[in-house]
Amino acid sequence: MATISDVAKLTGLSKSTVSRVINNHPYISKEKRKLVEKAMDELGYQPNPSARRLRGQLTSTIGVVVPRIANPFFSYLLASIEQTAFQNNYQVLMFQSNENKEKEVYFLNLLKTKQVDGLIMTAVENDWNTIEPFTKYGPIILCNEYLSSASIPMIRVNQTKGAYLAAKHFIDQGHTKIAYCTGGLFADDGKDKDRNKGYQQALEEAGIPLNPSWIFINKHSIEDGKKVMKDIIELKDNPTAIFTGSDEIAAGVIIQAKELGLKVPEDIAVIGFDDQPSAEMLDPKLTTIRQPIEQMGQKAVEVLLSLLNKSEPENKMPELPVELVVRNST
Amino acid sequence: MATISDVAKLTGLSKSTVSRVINNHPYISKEKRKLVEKAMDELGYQPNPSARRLRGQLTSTIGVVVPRIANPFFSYLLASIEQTAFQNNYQVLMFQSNENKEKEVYFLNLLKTKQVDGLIMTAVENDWNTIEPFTKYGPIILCNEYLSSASIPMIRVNQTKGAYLAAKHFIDQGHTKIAYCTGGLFADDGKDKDRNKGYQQALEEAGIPLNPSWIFINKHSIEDGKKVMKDIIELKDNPTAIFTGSDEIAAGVIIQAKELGLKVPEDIAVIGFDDQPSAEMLDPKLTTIRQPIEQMGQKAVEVLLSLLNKSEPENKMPELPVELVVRNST
DNA sequence: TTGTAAGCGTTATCAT
DNA sequence: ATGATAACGCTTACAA
Repeated sequence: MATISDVAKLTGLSKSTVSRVINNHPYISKEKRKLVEKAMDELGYQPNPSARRLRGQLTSTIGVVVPRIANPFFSYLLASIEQTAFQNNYQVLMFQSNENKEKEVYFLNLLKTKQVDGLIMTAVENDWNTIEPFTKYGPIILCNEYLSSASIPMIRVNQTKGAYLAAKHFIDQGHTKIAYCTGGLFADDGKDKDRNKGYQQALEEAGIPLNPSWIFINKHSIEDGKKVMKDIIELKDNPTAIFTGSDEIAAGVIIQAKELGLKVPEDIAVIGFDDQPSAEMLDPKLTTIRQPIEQMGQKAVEVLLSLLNKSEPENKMPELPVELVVRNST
Repeated sequence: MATISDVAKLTGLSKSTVSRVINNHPYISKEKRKLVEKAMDELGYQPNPSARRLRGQLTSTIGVVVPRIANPFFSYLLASIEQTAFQNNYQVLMFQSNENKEKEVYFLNLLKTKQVDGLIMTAVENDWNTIEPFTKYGPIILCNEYLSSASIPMIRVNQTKGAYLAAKHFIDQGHTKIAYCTGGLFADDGKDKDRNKGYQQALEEAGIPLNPSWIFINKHSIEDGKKVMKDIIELKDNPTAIFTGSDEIAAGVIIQAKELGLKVPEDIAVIGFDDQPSAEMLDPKLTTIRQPIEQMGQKAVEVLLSLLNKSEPENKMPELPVELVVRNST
C-alpha cells in the first residue's frame, strides 16, 4: 500500500503539499498539483481512512440499525440509504438489532468509539433515556421510527393519514365493521399511536363506534396474519374488512382466508401497509398504503450528512406523504 | 472519550501496562490487572479502533458486496452474514454493486486501505483479472457466486442438482415440453453453467431433445417473468412447464399467466428457485428449489474468519444441499 | 506557495 | 513484571 510519504518521495515534495492536494486546499501551484496527481495515480495511492479518522479529520461511515434486514420494508430502506450514502462518499455499517436491547446498545457504542460518524435508527428498542447519552458522540437520527420524548431529527411518513385513508376507503365502500391490526399496542403513546389515531378518526367521523374485539395488537408476520384470520372467523360478530399493519400481515390474512373458503374481498376486504412487491403477487392483488421508502432513506442520509457537516438541515422533521393504492382486495 | 493515556494516568501505570491488560498479555500481576480493569470501567474506556487499525492490529470489520439488497435472496443472505459476524465480534460494512463494475472496484479498494479486513462477494461484476490483485490486501471469498478461473474459497449450493431436481420433477409428472429461464447465458461457462448443466442432464436422461425457443436468458425480475409468459403464449409450440431462475421470475410468470386466462399448473406448471416467503403468497403456492441461505451466510463468515486468523478453514469449497419443495404450481 | 514538526491512540520493541 | 519510545499514515499550526 502506497502512503502519503511515498507520494511525497516520488514527487520530491513534502507530505504537507501532497496532503493539500488531496484535500483540495487553495494556494497550490498548478504544476505541483499536476505532479502530485500524476504520482498518486502511478502509485495507486489511496488515503488511509483510519489515519484520517484518527487525526480527527474526514468522516466516512454511517451506521444504520434495522430490526431485521430480511423484512422487505427495511431492506428497501437500507437500499435507499446505501445508495444515497455512496453518492456522498459515505459507507454504510449495517446492524440488525433483532429487537434486542443489548445489541442496540452495543451499536450505539460504535458511535462513541467513532467507528461510525453518525447513526440512522429505523427502529429503537431501548427507551430514550438509554439512547440520549450517546448523542453527544455524534448525530443520531430516526427514520421510520418516532419517539415523542426525543428531540432529534425524525424522518417519517404521515402515519395518521395512512391509517385514515385506509379506514376511510372501507367506509366509503359501505363497510362499518372494520378490524384493525397494529404492531404495537392500541394506546395513546408509543410508535403506533399515530396510526391508531387515524383509524379512530375515520370511524368517529362516520359515527361508527369502536369494537375492541376487532382490534389486534402486536402483529408483525405472515404467521400473525394467518392467526388473526383464524381468530376473526371464531368471533360471533365478524368484521367485513380489515386494515392490517403491513403487507406481510395482509398476506397472512388473505392466504388464511382462502384456506378457510372465504372470498376476498367479498367476505372480507383487506388493506395492507407499505406497498411491497408482494402486494402485486397476492391474489387478489392487495390494496395498500404506499410509503415513500426511497425518499425516506434519501432524506435520512441528507439530514444526517448536513448534521455531520455542522450545517443545520433545512427541515429536521420532514413528514413524507402516503398514498392509497387501490387494487383488488377491497 | 477516554483514551489509554487517561487510564494510565488514573492508575499511575504506563500505557504499555494498560495495553497489555487490554490485550490479555501474560506476565501481568493480578493486582495491576484488577486496578486497570477498574479504571477502564470507571472511565467507560473503549479502545479506539482507528488507532488499532492504523497500528496494524486488531481487525473487526468485514465487507459484504451484494448486487441489490432489496432482492430478498440477498437480504436474507446478508441477514445471516450479519448475525454470524456479530456473534464473532465483527461488524459488517455493506455495499450494493448495482451491477456496476466501477462501484465494485471502489469497494475492493476498501480492502486495500484496510477499511475492511476481508470481503464476501455474493456476486461479481468484474472479471477475475480485475479482482485478483486485491486478494493480496486481504481475503476475498465468494458466496453464492462462482468463478471457475478463481482459486479463492467459494461457498455455494449444488446448483446443478437444483436444476436437475426441478427438471426431473416435471419429467416425472409427464411433462416433455419444459421451458427454462436463466439469469445469465445458456453457455458452457459463466455463473449459470451449473444450472444449465442440471437442466440439460435431466432432459438428456429422459431422452428429451432441447428446444432453444424455450430457453430464456438474462431474466431476473418479476417484470422479466411477465414478459417471458407473454412471449411463451406467442409461440407456435407452447411448453407446458417452466423452470424459472428465481421465485421472483416465477411470480411474474404466474401473475401474467392468470392475467392471460391460463391455469397454473394445468395449462402451465411453474417451478421457482430460492424458496422465499413470496413462494407461499402466490396463488397457487409455488413449487420451488430451496436454497439453504442461512447456512450459506454462516459458512461464508466462518471461512472468512478462519482465513483472517491465518488458520486454513477445514473446507474452503463447501457445497451446500438444495431441496425440492413441492407446492401447488406443479 | 511550500516545508517542518507535532500529535491523533495504539501496540511492539527494547530496556530495566 | 513494567516502562519509555518509536511507529502506523495523516492533517494542521507555524515557520519560512
